[in-house]
Amino acid sequence: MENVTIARLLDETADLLEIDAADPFRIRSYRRAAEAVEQQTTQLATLVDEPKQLLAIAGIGKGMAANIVELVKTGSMPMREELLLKYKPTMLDLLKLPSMGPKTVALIWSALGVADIDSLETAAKEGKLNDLPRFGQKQVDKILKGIEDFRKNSGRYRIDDATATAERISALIREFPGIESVTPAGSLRRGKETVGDLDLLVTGPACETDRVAEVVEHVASLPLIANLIAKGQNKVSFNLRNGLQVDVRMLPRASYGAALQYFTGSKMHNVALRQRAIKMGYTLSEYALARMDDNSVVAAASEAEIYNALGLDYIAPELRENNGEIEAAQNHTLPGLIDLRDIRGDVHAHTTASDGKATIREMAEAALAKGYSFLAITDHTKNLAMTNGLDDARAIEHIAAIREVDRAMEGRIRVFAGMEVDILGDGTLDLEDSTLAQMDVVIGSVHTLFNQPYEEMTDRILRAVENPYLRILGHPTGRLLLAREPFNFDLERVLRRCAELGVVVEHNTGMPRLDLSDRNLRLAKELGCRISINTDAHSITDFDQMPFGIAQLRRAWLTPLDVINTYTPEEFLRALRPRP
DNA sequence: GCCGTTTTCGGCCCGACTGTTTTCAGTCG
Repeated sequence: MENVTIARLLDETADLLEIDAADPFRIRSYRRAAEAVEQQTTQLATLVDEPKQLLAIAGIGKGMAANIVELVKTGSMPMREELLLKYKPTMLDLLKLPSMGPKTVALIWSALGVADIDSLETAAKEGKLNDLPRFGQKQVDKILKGIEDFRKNSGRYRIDDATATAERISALIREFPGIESVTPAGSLRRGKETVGDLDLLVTGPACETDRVAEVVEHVASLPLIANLIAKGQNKVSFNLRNGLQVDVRMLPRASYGAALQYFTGSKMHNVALRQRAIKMGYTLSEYALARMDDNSVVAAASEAEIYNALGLDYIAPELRENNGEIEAAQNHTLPGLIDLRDIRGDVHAHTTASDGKATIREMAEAALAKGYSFLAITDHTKNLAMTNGLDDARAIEHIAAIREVDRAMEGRIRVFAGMEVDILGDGTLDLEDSTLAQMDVVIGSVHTLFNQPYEEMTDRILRAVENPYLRILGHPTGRLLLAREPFNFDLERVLRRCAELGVVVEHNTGMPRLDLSDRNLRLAKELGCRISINTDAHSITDFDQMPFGIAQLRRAWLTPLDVINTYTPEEFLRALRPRP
């Protein structure tokens, strides 16, 4: 059983306990445990015979460790089974509807026997809900609308789409006079791969208490609003046409730092921070860090002031997951995180020789314009016929052409010659060794034969890694490949072997999906892998995808030293596995 | 159910918004 599954089952148990009106603190420990399990890089299923290691995880005690062992061994646990007999698994879906919380789910179940979305819809349309306490027509309409939205779109939104949307909305909000800045908070600011909603914080003279009402009106009447959810004194919530929920909050400058801290989250990080505040005699809210005894403000205007007042170094948003960052901030051991400015090269790029849209020279100029010191051209090879992949003869000509451009750039940027070689079904590469020997960068990627069994896929990738000419393992989880599920193989074993052999592991930020999750990146670092971040550029604008991948590197606590794109061109070449 | 610089019991984060119960419970982040 995978960690994500264990986490989901624990979280669902927490939902069931809430419906059962159990002790809220007990419920919270199930949620905490679920979060903790999800963040682990080792698979807990391998630890069931060593419960001590489970107990070492913060938030997991004796009882929870026993629960996890039970889940891994039997697929469930006694309490969960009891709750599922008492209630219905479909009730968990109901919790996903807006304004449907555990109390309401329990109420409609006991009063009407409603346990799933379809019967809830029927009951609502037949007017049965209106007789229930705390139910009026507005509540019923809200639920019906919620069911409609739930069926239309449920899920999360990609970080690049959400960023673009946030920028569009911010521009509209800034049109109002007296607005200084609009900042995205929430999981977007934390750099998560996907976001569930958008949090925008607005400040400026117009957001002071006496004027804020006008700003609220301005935001609530933005033309792109599809559905207004709520409008308060300093908050507006709405849905866009694509279903994305946007929460906009207007805040006076004096408390902007506290608000930014608060709404950036994560929830678990904030809870831990507030516990710390209380121990120090403070109370932390979205308005300020204040003394508990006389309510006097200790810090509020900037995040750094708040963290410092709590005896902590400033914690970058990407680290705020209550995953050891608070302890590290206290001990001054936070890592010097990698930053977009550290990146000096991109070593996975395509040209018109295969399926790219620009020439070698155009790509080189674009990389130079990004401020890079090096670029590697890595077109597809012959096995990918649909991309016009190169065979050995064309590859050798292409290498010569790349060398020519490298000379023409006269040292302003180094252009390395490479190829994104296809890993075949038997684990061999689809170009001759003598051709591969002429390249600086050989990326090996799996593009075909998705349906191989787990063991065969693992063996296939391991065999490719053994090839002494392969220097970078390309998008190792295969998540790039459109509309396909990620490969199913033993990632940990592959990463271990890459570390042993000095094969660089790629974090490919080409969309539609980022390649390695922050958890897998953390695992790669723990196992001693060198990492390369690349946009897999097929056009000169694709280099712009770099920031979204950087966010994942930061979430994995990576420093410039961990990532070979931060090196000088010479250091970069030396960092690669030596050629035979 | 977890946890310990007020330790093995008694705590456990904070506030806004909504709808409808004329005083607040439930939901949400």
